[in-house]
Amino acid sequence: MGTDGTSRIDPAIGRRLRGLREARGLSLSELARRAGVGKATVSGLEHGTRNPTLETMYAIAAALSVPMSALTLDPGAPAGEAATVRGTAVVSTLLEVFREPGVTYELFRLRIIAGVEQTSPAHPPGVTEHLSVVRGTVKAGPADAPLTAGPGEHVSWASDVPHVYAALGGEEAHAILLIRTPGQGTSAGEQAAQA
Amino acid sequence: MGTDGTSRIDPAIGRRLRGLREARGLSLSELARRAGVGKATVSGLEHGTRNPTLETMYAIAAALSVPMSALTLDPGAPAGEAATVRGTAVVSTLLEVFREPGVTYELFRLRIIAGVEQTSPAHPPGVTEHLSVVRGTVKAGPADAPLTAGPGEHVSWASDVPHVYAALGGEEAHAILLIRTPGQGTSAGEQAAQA
DNA sequence: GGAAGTCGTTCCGTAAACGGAACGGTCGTG
DNA sequence: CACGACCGTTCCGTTTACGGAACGACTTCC
Repeated sequence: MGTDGTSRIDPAIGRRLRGLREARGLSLSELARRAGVGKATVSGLEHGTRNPTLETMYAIAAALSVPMSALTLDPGAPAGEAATVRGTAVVSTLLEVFREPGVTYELFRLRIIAGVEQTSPAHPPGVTEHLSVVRGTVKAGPADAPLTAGPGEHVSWASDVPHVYAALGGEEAHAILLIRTPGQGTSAGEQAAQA
Repeated sequence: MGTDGTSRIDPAIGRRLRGLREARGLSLSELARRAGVGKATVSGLEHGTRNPTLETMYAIAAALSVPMSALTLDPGAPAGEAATVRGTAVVSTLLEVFREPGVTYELFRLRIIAGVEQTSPAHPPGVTEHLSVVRGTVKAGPADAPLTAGPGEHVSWASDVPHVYAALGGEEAHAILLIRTPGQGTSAGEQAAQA
């Protein structure tokens, strides 16, 4: 930023914004009107050609009735990475971490590329994984007995054995993964890196 | 903003920023250097006299190793709610929205107050809810046949009938709720407001 | 098929966020 | 008690995000 003239912002924000707007059936003009900002601002934002101010982001998030973090991703990442992790077939993004006295939960969004099967090594005993399929068909679970789930279905398994993730049907799959780790040992994020 | 010349941003952001910076024993100059922004920018921000861009906020949050939401508070847009919705027993925060051609998924974080049971009216046919318990024990599902789940367990139900949410055992419960809405009708956010 | 409405994009002048430099104040140090 | 190092603030020229207006494309209605 600053001195070189180029200042683009993460284009994912623009895609997010457009997705949320269209999910609510709002036109760009209508959203701009409700948020009290110019159409040029919304348009530029969706195209990733503007670097919005906080005030603008607040106004738009409020008009969409979402927290600002739904637009900025903002997955709590210190250095900017650690947010999204790429495996051979799975791209996982950390959404939230819940820490309870004896348990840690981590919530990931998974994108599973079609045609490849990804194997993850065993986690420590007691770790369980819960997967909700959002799009496509997913085969996941213990390597020797994986389960299959379509949109809106769940798969759960104890992940103290090697397990796999794959998208079936030649279509990229989309899922929410909740990892439950007893104790307060190392973050499951490390493990999810290979997940 | 816009045309009237005054543009102040919430002074709480400045206080948060100064607090986080001092908690880390960083001088204003040092923070500015690490974040790669001007001292004038940090100073103005702490005094609430600037309306920062997202890029600036990212840089500073990264230098402090905190998620941006730690600076912006963000728990609900200007109006105070909108992002977080409060029912009689349930406080729900929208985490993500996934839109597929024929279906919309919305992911919520739920806090369920102990001792009260909240009833939600029927959603349109085809809507299903999937709940993962993170903390406490939750009774949820169709009003005439609710199910019970503890940490790490799931409950799913078709929500085209009245349904309930309650925390058992006198302890506040914590859960992740995924709502699947077929078609591209109105946002499930409206419905979740009473959920 | 013209008028009126809405859509999303682009152009443009203005307001303001930006980084760098200059400033005064405070602290150790020789 | 000069001197330097650092602090946080203020000033300033440049860059750019802003909203309004104009635009072409598309629908709908008469």
